[in-house]
Amino acid sequence: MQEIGEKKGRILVAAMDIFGERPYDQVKIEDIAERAGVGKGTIYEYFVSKEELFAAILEAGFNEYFMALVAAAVPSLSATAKLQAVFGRHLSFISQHAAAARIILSERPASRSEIHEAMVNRYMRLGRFLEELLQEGMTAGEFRPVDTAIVAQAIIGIFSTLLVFVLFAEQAADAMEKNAEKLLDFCLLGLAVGD
Amino acid sequence: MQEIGEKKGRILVAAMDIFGERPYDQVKIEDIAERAGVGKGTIYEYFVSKEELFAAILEAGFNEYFMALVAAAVPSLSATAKLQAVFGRHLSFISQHAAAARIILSERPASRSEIHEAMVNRYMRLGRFLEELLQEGMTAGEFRPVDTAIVAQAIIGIFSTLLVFVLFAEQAADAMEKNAEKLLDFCLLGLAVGD
Amino acid sequence: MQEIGEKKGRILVAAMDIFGERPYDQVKIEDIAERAGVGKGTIYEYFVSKEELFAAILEAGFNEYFMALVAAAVPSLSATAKLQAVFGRHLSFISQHAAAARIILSERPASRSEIHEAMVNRYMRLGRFLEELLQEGMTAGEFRPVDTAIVAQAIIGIFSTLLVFVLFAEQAADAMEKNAEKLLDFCLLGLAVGD
Amino acid sequence: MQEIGEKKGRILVAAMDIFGERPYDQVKIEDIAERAGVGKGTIYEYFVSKEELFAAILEAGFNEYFMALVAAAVPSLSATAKLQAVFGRHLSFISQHAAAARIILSERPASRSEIHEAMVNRYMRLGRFLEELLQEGMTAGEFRPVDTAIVAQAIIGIFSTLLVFVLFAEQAADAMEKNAEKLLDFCLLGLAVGD
DNA sequence: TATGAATGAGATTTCATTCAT
DNA sequence: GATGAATGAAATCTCATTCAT
Repeated sequence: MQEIGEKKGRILVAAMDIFGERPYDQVKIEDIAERAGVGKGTIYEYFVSKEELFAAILEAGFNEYFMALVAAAVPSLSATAKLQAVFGRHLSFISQHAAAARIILSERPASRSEIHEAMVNRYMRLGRFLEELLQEGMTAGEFRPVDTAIVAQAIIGIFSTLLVFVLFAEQAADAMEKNAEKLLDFCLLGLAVGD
Repeated sequence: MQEIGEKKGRILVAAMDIFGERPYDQVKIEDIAERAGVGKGTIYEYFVSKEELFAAILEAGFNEYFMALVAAAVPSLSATAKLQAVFGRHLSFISQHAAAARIILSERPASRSEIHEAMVNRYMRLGRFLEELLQEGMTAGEFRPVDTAIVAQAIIGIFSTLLVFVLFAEQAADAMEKNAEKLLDFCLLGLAVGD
Repeated sequence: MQEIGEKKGRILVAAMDIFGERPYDQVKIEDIAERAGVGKGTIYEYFVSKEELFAAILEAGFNEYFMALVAAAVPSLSATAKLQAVFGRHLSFISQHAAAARIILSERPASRSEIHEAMVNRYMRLGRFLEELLQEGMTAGEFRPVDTAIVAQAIIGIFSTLLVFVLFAEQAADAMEKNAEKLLDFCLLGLAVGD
Repeated sequence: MQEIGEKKGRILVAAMDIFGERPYDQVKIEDIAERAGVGKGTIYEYFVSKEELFAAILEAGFNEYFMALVAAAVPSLSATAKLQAVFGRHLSFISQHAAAARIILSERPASRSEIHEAMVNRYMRLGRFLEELLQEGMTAGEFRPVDTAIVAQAIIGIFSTLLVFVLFAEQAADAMEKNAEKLLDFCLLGLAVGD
């Protein structure tokens, strides 16, 4: 019982690593099997196809990412503090899972519409979470009134930006934190209640 | 001579369309040849490989996009007006070239480091352009002092956000403009000189 | 002990059904296991390989078929009556075991020469049985003198014909009996002692 | 132009040979390609799948066989003479194309219903041809009145019998002719106008 | 004895690329 | 230069068989 879950987990982790390393079509099922320490056929015991395995890691990866963000937004905090915490958690997640983060946050538009749909759903889930946070801040008078849908997307866009820094610029950890802080400031100013 | 250029152009346009429609590995050279109205072999007269053709459309597509943005920033305008114009131009570009925009703005990280490098270069070119614009605004006192590198990246992130609206939400053109306006406002507030 | 036999029997029956339904390479051991209500591994307890299982059902199926024909040729009957009874029994067998009959009577020529040999042996056993019947009729003056080997094969060929009717034409049972009668008449005329 | 036909022909011939040698699932596309002297991929230029290639050789092989039989039944001959000629032509065909004849005359029941249907159609074509021949003989008073559908099938069954001799018994050519003669006699007696 | 999860050899099929025309 | 028929390397996926439980 446990072994099954364990083996499926090993495959997922291996797949996440490798799909993060190089584009979909350059990943061989055999590579993943090797990394996971299982036979090629075993992967097909748990996932019906390469495409489905890919979809599965997107889902699993996003869930982990999303849950991390949600957990950061401790209810007792103010909206501003929550936003700050979410920024920080986003940064640490993409720093620790740089490769995985790329596919999670900018996955390939899939052929199968199911995958595409799932992707849109995930975007919306993340958007709603940020919208609620913004709404809360607006209600509390911390943020000026804004179109939450728009600003939520803007924040997601800014999140991607951080990923670009991590992936391309390969900046040092502390420089990254500085950047995150500055981006947060930029957001907070954009949200600041006008005097 | 001209014909050659013309034929190469047809191939580029066809490739841009098709690579925009579906992921790299689902695109067959033959598909592109067909769409371009040339023979399969002809593509190899102009591009040494599929990978290079892909690199070429990224470059060409980005250049067209970038030049459009640069052209929008008419020198006589104020920095704020320039930023507004750039936002607008970005929006109209991605609206008209939605498919192409996806690959231009979020291309697949290639195996070949040349492509990766080229991608980073383009990102940096776009970043520098925005940085200069921001610097100009700061110098002119239109914008508060910010880390231009950071804010430039944030703007790029926000630009991507608009792409998400276009690709996923499939919003109407006028709704899109409203969104762009709101995003611009958000940016401008983030840049606003504090009272 | 009995259980073993019972389980082996279930596997044989399931295999006969399924090999009758579709060609060898489209039959999965798992399909047979499922139909037999046993585990995949269990089949290998009783049969060393798929190929051997196939050989086994051919042998078992043929034996059942052959014994039915032999039983029909009740010794007390005249040769003509025996031939008639054999025709009838053949017809009822293939009607009741249409799918199985196909593989029994027109099995795939196997790679393993053992199977090929076994198939030839079975053909010969059936041939000899008919030859004896013909010889008996000739001796009794019921049939004209013929080359029994040839006519026996002709009868086998005519038997196959009935299978074609059953499998393809999907004729009604009573129509089938009419056909069998007519075929028997045709044979008997071919055997009739010339005036 | 000609080359195309020529290459497709080479593939068909090679496929006929090899599918005749061993069962469907033991034939690799590569084997056929090798025998035909073409690349593996080339086969897929002419046939969409292994299954379709198989269907194609059945069709082509049957047509050749059928045309040979039809050609043997020279209109000026009597029905009896025609039947004799057809017997002879059948014998020479299966003697010269023993391997191919097996798949043509007892092909594997396919998964794809199209193939199955095609098989039934061919059986019926052959049946109708023989029926017409029989009808003609009945009209001419050469044959006694019989159910032509039944007797036609019986003759087909007897034809198969000859194939069995060729494939299994591997009899000498002259012995075969004797056998064919005897089988014809058997048929003609079955058809003889009763005194 | 019975099982079915695990395996990997092996087959079909695709498609980037070549090259003779 | 332009073409597309030909190719074969390479990848996905299947499934007979094994073996630990």
